Amino acid sequence: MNTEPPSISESSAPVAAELAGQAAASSNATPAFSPLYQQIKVLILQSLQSGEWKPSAAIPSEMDLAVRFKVSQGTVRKAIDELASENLLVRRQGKGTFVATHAEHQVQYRFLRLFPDSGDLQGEGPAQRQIIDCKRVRASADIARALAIRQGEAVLQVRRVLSFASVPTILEDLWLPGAPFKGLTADRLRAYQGPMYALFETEFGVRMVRAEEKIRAVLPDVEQCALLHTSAKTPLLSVERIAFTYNDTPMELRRGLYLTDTHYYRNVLN
Amino acid sequence: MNTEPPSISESSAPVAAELAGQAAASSNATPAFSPLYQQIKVLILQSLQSGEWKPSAAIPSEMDLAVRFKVSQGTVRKAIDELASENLLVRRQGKGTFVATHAEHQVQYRFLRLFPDSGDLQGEGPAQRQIIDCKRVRASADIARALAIRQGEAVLQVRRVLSFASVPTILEDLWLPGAPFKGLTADRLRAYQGPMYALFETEFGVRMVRAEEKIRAVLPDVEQCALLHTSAKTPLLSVERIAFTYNDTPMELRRGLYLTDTHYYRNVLN
DNA sequence: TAGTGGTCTAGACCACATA
DNA sequence: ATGTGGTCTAGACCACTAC
Repeated sequence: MNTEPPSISESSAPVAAELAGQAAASSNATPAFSPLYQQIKVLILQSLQSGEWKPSAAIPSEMDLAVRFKVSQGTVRKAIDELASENLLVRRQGKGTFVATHAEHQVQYRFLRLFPDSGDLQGEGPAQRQIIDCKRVRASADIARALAIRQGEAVLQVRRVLSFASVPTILEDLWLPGAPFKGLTADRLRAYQGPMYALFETEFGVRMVRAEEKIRAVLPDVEQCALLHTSAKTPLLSVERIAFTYNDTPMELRRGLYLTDTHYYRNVLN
Repeated sequence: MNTEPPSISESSAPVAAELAGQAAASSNATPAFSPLYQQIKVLILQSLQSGEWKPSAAIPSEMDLAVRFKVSQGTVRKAIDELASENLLVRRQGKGTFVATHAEHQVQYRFLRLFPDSGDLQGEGPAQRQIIDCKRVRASADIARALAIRQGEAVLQVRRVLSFASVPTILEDLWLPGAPFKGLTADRLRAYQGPMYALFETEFGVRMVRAEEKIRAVLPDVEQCALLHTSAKTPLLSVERIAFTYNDTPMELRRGLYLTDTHYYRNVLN
């Protein structure tokens, strides 16, 4: 059997039809060996990035992709497996494989780790969201560094308060790069029902894929106190988040203050 | 081909040699269908739990396990893949598959998420560890609940301070169930060099596999202030951790106070 | 040279969803 | 009935490590 050998970088070059080279060196040279399924993964990633497959839409079946990339179904499968484990794709048995989105009810507020002490009404997300401000400013040095742009470039700055059961609990300041989010206004934020990251997807084509947070304990200043209806002596969680889209490109800096008297930040360690 | 059909719950019943039943119902009945590799995973888990394979030791090769469990190598592979992704096993190409441990330098302090602001000397773990106290007490209501034992049962209570560059940064109180940790003393803790979870493995055969943390911002009391050389006005991160061994059995409750003026708690969101 | 994990294929069959 | 993802097998070959 195996009339056509499965060599990775040889003969009819399965993947080359769409992507050149990659590990196109010779056979057993050291510089960069990339298994086939990793190359397929990159190709799928590019289609996601380019918008060929939009959020919540189905991507082609494993068999179709196998034909398209000229590899076996099992190889496509392994590539999709990894993308699914990274929450970029969602598999649904019998239905297909879909582009992940922040808008689905199951995974809404995927990046929000604050939960109420009384576990009853959990994970539903904040009951009220109040946009305080949304303005265009120039990036300071630290904002620019976080967003990987140049100091002084235009960014959008948003401030909002999230409440649980009418109790202000989270005060957030956001900075977004000006170009991709051109046209975002306070009114548009207020009008949209649902998670902000879902709005970013549908209105601006920006999918947040991964985020990193730095957490500290701090005391609020007077302005923050007023917005959160708390005192200057109440310690708060400071949560600084950088959210990334494809290719590890930072697209949002978010500084949050969390009241943790009735809620806690949850983390699981593996 | 395929002289022997790969039916999951039929004929020669591959796995039944070691584990009976599981999904031993009929063919297409609804109650509990478990794929073969999941059953293999359970079997491997049992061998880990029973101590048949000890931390840092190699487990049998995929081929050997395939023969032992009477399944194909690919099925064993998928079971091991999942266990590796859960950090219970570590694969090393060309060498074998090994039981994970907290003692290896790479993954030491796997559960510690505090990092210095200056990323230079990162992830090396605390420079100094000072055992303040280690005593036998009776479990209060909340301690008992966390450890899934009865109120009033014997537990060990440990208090210690971790310092980075001679600066006290973490104050921790630990509670351990009395029975599994019988014989643990302050001197023994002091004598051991290396992570505490490594000591638990080698001296008491308790492997911590997973943990959950609840994080809040708090102000310290006077005693805590003294131990951390800080003031009552300095907010601290309160980190309450429950660590689990196999079968989701809680084996440690830990309450930590982190100074976050020169360090931050890092979390990645996917 | 031998043994281990890692990749890739081809084909069969099962579980699930939909028409 | 059809198509999708999910499981399982068998076999070939590659990459890495050790002896």
